[in-house]
Amino acid sequence: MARVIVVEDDFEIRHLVAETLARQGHDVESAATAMEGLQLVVGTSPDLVILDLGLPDLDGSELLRMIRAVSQVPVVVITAREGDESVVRTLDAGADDYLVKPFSVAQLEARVRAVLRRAESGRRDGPIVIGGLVVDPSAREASLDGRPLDLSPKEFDLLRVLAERVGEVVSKRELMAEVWREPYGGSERSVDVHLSWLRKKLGESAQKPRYLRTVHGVGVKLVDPAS
Amino acid sequence: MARVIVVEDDFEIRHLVAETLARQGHDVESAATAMEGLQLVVGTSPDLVILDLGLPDLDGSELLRMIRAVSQVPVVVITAREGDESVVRTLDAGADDYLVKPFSVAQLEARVRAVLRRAESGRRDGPIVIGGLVVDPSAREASLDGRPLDLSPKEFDLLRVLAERVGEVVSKRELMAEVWREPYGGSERSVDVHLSWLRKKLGESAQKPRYLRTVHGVGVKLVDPAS
DNA sequence: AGGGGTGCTCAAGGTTTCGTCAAGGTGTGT
DNA sequence: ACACACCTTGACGAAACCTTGAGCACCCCT
Repeated sequence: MARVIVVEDDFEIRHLVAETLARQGHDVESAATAMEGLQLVVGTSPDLVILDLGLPDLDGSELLRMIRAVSQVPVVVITAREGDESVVRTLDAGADDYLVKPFSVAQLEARVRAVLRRAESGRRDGPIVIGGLVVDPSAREASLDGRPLDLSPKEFDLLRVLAERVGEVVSKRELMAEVWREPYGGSERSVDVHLSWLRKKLGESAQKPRYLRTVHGVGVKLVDPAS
Repeated sequence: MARVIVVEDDFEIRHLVAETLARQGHDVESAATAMEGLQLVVGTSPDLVILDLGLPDLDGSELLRMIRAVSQVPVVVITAREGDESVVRTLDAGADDYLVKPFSVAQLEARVRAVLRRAESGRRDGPIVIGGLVVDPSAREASLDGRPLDLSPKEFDLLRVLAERVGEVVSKRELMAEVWREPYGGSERSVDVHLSWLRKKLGESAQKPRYLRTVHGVGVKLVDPAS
């Protein structure tokens, strides 16, 4: 799932945290000292750092500052230091969350999920590629073999829904629910017509389909012709 | 400076939080009920929401879910509920941080800063360049092929919002929320008119667009003509 | 092979959305 | 109070889009 580095000198806690995150499916590496931790961070560009403030060789807040000088990687601090002043200073030094020992494993997991979720939400979900077909939901445009397709709203939405579930058969009922939104009294004929137009624009026919394969009595599915 | 919404039924805490954030230079609006809060969130597209879990009309975690259904806005939860279970459930429902009452003002400030920093780290301010078009939000000026554009406030804000999301289709509803601020009952025709004026100043027509491409039934997007 | 049901396509007509204009309102600075 | 820039609104033509019904082709089951 994500690459995580744990920097913590206490053997028991280090392993507890590492085990916990590994069990969540993360790829975890550990360091017991600040120097070791810094090397791992700059060397492996992780997705998340778990950092103890009380390290033997260098104070954790110093390490945090050094990490921030070279990287925007999310950092969750775990420490025995209570008190507002430490929290404020640490967060302002660039930490993303601050957890006081002893903490529960469940809460650590939840806070790690929250931080990772936020860090990853920045990246926009890119276009979907199926053979020579490209569907880009956020730009709301599609292209076939490099040539842009000029699709109407309904046509695009149908294609998008099918592209988001490549290879899966989608019933007309579902398509209507997804594309038309809210209880709709229209007939399913409408779906047929739009699919027909879509096929025409994709340069294929119902008899010789390439991308849009209809499954009699069930629905339609979008497939990669090269498979 | 960011736009913040505080949803909290307790008068004293609501004002304490609002005052604190306003003193930090934020633009704060408050709501005492979940319904009011939801309206503010969907109507004004804020940069941050402070949310109390114990609301009178609807549980705060329900409101959080509703917000998440329509928005990625960062949410910091403040509540009297201690205990891992509540923390985990709330964070997994999409909250970005969880603060237990009574909390110190200093820690609230620091956690708000941390959340905003992370949320905003994606965007860089500074001029946005799209082909021959330059939009500078901080200077609040724009130019086309080197020639400065003389835009009205609404025209500039529309262009800025579209420029911050180049290539992405933005609906008129979103544009209204971003540009007009606060729940607004105006007609969407207004957006059309401003866009029309904007196009005129960009030296293009709706029939032969260069930068401002309208997507029928959905919204508008700003594109680089050379692509 | 036949029948019932399902899918495909066409053309016509209706509906929604968009672009633009002009009139009028609001607010600000002179 | 006046001039000015800005914003809102309603109206209307134009364009894009959607729906519907009918006819025919096709699939599948008996």
